[in-house]
Amino acid sequence: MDKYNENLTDVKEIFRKGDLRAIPKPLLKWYDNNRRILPWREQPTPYRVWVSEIMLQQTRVEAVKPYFQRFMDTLPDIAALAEAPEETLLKLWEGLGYYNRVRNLQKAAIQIMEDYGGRMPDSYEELLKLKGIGSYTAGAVSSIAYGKPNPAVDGNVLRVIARIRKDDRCISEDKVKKAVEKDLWEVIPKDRPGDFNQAMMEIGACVCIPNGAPHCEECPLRQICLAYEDRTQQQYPNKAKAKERTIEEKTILIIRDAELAVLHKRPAKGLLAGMYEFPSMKGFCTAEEVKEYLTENGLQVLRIQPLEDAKHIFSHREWHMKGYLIRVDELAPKKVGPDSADWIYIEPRETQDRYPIPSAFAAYAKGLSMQLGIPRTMF
DNA sequence: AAATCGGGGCT
DNA sequence: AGCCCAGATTT
Repeated sequence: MDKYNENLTDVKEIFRKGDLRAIPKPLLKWYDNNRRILPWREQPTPYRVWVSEIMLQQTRVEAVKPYFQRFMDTLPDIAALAEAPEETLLKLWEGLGYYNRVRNLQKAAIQIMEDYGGRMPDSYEELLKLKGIGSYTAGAVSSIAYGKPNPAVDGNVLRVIARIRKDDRCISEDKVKKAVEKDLWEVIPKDRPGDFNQAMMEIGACVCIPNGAPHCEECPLRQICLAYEDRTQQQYPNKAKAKERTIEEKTILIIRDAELAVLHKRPAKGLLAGMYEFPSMKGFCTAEEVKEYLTENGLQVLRIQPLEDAKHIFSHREWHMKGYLIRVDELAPKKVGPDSADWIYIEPRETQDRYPIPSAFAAYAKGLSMQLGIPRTMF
């Protein structure tokens, strides 16, 4: 005997398949029995919900887990967030990606301190005015933290709804998302809006999954679902396919003298803005070309050691990288070349806990702790 | 409306 | 190798 049968037979008598009004009752019952325990669900204060929702944008739950508690421990409230140095923010976000999220998080914290007396606003409209908060996050915070009946429509919800209704519209289009938000507004239960929104996403993430076959046999909404009726679940949702990636070739330089290594802070705008990286050259360069480049920048090269090739894939770009570990005689005093002017010199050991370096350079960050095999007596 | 912005896990 | 993820902002 199906444990949802009772609900579903009731529901079937009242609503046609595909009618969103049939969703809340079986969905919430399922959620009460199947919800995951997540750190930000324990004490859903506005600040905790907000931070978690920003971290979760385009990011899986499992990826966020190790970041969330550390962030809350370091910056326990909005005031602390508003005052944190950018380095601290980026270090807390290092490896999570989309680094503008954390800068916008701080901008919003400052807005809240200045315009709202340090208290997170509770209405959908006021939340929307905050940097980094769009329709999804405004709906999530207002419903989960404040119990307001606003829908929170993310990729999960769009997929679940598309399947239930056999909706062919392209979910990448803004107007489709807006329409779904409007439709859910009519349906969202006023007594449990936060649970409803989380349950829709939970169903999408755990049952009505995007890659591979969804687990329809355990779905509390299968009797409502038009796609399940003719087993066409995997044809939905309709989504525009991703643009092709461009490939970029780079040569990464790990430059060291006896004590220091070289890093470079990326520009404030664009890809990986404000993150630290190793100096690099465009294209695949030979050891001779690297040596020539470094000589132009006022360095005396003692040894060049090739490192393994590496590849890093972004959403819309690929980096194919060669790397060299380079030993030079002395770094710090020399600032003569065209590029070396904005190099910074750091102790390799402090790199790991002071400078945020994106995952793209993970294969070469190891080079900081490697020995160069040049006996000190040589100098 | 389209482009930009990360990183990782799964098929 | 391709897809997608508790999206938002900029162009």
